[in-house]
Amino acid sequence: MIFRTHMAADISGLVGESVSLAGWVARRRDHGGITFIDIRDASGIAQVVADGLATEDLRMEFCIRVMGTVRARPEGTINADLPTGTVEVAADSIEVLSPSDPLPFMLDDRVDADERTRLEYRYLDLRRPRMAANLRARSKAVSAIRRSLEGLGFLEIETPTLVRSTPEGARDVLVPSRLRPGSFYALPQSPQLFKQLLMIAGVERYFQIARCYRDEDFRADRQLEFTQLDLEGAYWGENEVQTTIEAAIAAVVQDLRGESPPLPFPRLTWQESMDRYGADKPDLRFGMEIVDLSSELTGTEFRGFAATLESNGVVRGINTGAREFPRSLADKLTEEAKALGAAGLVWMVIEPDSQLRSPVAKFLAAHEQKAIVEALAGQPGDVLLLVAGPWRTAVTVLGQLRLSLGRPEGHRDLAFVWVTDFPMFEETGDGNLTFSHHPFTSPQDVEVMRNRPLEAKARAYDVVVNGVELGSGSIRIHHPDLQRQVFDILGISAEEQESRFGWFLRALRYGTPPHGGFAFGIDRLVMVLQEEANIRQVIPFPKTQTGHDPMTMSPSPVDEGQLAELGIALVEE
RNA sequence: GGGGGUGUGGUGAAGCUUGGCCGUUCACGCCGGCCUGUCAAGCCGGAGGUCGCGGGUUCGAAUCCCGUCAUCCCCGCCA
Repeated sequence: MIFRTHMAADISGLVGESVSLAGWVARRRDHGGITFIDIRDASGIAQVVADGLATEDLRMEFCIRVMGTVRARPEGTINADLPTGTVEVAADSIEVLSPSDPLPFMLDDRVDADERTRLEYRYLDLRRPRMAANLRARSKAVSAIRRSLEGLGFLEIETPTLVRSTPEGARDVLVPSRLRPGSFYALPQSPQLFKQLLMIAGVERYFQIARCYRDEDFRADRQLEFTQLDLEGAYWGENEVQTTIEAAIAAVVQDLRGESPPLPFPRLTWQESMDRYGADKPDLRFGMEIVDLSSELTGTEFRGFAATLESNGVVRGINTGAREFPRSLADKLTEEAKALGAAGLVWMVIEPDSQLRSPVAKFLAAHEQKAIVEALAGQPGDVLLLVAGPWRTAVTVLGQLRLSLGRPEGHRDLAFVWVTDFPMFEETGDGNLTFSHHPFTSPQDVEVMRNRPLEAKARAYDVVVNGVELGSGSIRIHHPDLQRQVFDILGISAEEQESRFGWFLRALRYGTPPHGGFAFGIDRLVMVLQEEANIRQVIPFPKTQTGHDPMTMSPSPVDEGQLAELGIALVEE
């Protein structure tokens, strides 16, 4: 039996032909003698006219099959908002293939039901045109990636999803082993070591659309499991990696947006990015850059600034442009700055007569006020915000305020950027060092790393779009001795190095080619390109912020017997 | 671990600031009826809610307070 001869979206040119369509009742407009039914299938919507046919038992989202004849719509009834709006199907018969219960929510892009309910009935949510479009976009993105990389000679290779746990980095998702009770696999946080092993294995050009798992708290752009384009190449430097990633991203943007972004992407060093935007994932769609005011304020009488500058701190500011600046906004921004760790926030409004209105104006000399306004290119009406403090605090607080005040809604414009030259290490709270990328990243200068590790730069780079970190990569360490030195600096003892990474250090000893690579989040890229505010809109079956799936009710307790087989006993809370 | 927002018939919203006229209102859906050119069709009628849950304040709580659960956003965390 042939269910249908055509898709709903394809009937425009078929006037006079007999067709059979199958899909859902998206709308029914019953005029008594005549009824209009919008039938929706995966391709789109077509109007069916039932003249003299019984339609009382057709309800929302009933699955139906319509046989009839395509005809041009009468004069004056063309619907310009519908791609098939010039034609309609005059139905000879309408058959209910499958009725539907009353819906838990309207399948309408104009209203969003509560997200928990949408997840509980995700199969209905995904029928909504916007969600269906996101599924298609995702498929096209993956297809574009494969096409571009296969053209460049890459091999798509799968790596295990049951791997050895590594305590570094994110929390692992653990899987107990039945055959070795008391031992656990981890789900991969990324295929990092396996792709390096593939370089040692002679693959030279590897990629994978890889599912990754990180058991950390959720955010709008973070889920427990997510999908990355993971790739790696041998005999590669930064430029080769970045060019390849740019090609893959450009192919995706081309297929989803219909135009390619300008290549190459601009590049910022991590230092520049922090100094100018207060973030390592800068949103370059707007200016409002952070400006250093320390030299303008050298020798100032104002204690608040002078004390900071004497203790090696900085004073920096942003010009937020001309805006209304009621007391309530000043208070709100001050609160925000304090919550982010600033001692306070200094605001200044440039009055029409160019005088500064500010709580601290009376403490600042005239030449200092003038210098501040000039440094921030202030015009009458502009609101300036200043933060004094340690460099890192000052720039990150201003970076956050910059986003609060200037960030565009949505993601219509795209501003890709490479952020390069990340620090090799960061200090942890307890004074130890940790890696800022991952422990297999090559330093730019081995001598600097040994002697002044906190000043050492890594051969690591991120790609960012509109303030969203898409992914990161690096040139890897390919000498076992250097790898050991990095482990030493990270405070991993020789015994630990051997027990946890001995197998990998051994592999490095067999003629490892220099190599490097990258991984970026496909969910995030599609999210931005589809102008979605969170990653769940582009993941077919995501979880809530507490890792719960309201449809299948996972996670769930398991049988005593299952636990016993695994040698697991639960502890009462 | 912390901060903030939300929770009101199946769905979306208003009501909460300032307690009583409130299980009151609007739209969609659902049920019944009318209607031959609509496209979120229209008109008439109807059903449907322990106002997330628990406790407290009060003569009286959807509304105020405390706790708790769910969900969303953010900080921490996320190589």
